[in-house]
Amino acid sequence: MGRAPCCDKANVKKGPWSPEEDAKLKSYIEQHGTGGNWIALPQKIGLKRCGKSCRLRWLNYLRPNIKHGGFSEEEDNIICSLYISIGSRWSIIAAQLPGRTDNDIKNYWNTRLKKKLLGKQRKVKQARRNNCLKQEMMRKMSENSMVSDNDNQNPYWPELPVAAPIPYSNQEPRFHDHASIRKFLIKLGGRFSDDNQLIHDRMNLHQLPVNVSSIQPPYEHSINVLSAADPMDAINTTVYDIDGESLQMLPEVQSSFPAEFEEMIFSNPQRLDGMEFLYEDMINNRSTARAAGGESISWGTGTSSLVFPPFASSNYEGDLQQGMPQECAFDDFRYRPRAQ
DNA sequence: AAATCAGCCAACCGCGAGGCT
DNA sequence: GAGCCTCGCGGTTGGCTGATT
Repeated sequence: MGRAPCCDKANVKKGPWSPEEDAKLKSYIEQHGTGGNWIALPQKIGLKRCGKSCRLRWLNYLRPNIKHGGFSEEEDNIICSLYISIGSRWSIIAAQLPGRTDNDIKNYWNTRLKKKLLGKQRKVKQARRNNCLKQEMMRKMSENSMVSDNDNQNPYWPELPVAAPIPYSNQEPRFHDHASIRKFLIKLGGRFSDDNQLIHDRMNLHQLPVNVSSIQPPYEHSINVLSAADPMDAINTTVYDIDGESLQMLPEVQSSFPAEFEEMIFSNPQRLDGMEFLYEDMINNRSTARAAGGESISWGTGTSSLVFPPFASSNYEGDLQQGMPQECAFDDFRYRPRAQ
């Protein structure tokens, strides 16, 4: 048995709204508000519309200060960065863009931004393919004349030059201080705990200190990434420690990351103009791992959902045990979703 | 000029969450 | 605690419009 319809489908009008309907709805809400009940609203006004339809019309079109079209470059970047971070949680993304509705952003993403980014990726892939072919030819030529060396391990993945970290301050004006980052992460679905030790105990966590010397001012706070000691615990939880406060990314947030963009980012993030700050760290770690001889890196494959990849190094755990922190550049609070 | 295609966007639909009784 | 109701969200659809053939 299906769910009962929210209204009498036979007696409600569907399709585009007429100016008269708009005027009725707008003037009523401006005078009386919604009354806290959208379902009852259309009857009060005398509109033959579903309450949900009225709500949608108001929120997406009639509400004051709504902006339509004409997305700026900055808005593009914010949308892309948030999408890559949290996936298709349009209401959260819309909350970052005053005057924009979730529906608007969703449409904009589906019709333009996605194509724009994927189009770039295609070009990048093509260029990389050509580049790899060239390098492969060179390698084979040199193999003929001399004994080969370590390069054999990564014939198809020439080591990418590691780009210098890009300071946040130049890229993302919203994240200008500790408070704004914290606020932002909470918005994305994380939660802070007042008792950091509690989380350690409860989740049996190790602490992975981050080299704060690489953090550009004003991001001079100590950022720690905590990961489950035993990946098989299936905790699938990422915890950040910011100046003694813990932030936990919820599993459902982690899992919302779209696979297509994961590979896209790893392909060559430098080409996604203006968004480098999002994934510099990820790409650095992956290229490092490849250079270290990892044929196929799967640092998120359903075991641990670290923010940073576990550096794909067999020494990773050993270093932790010996109290020798792995250094990594703190570029952002990006979390990595579970592999599907 | 007509047909077809592609892009865009408003609106619909179903579901989950949360509040209320 | 169960059931009902409403809200809010994200995915999807369908129609309009401009471009292309």
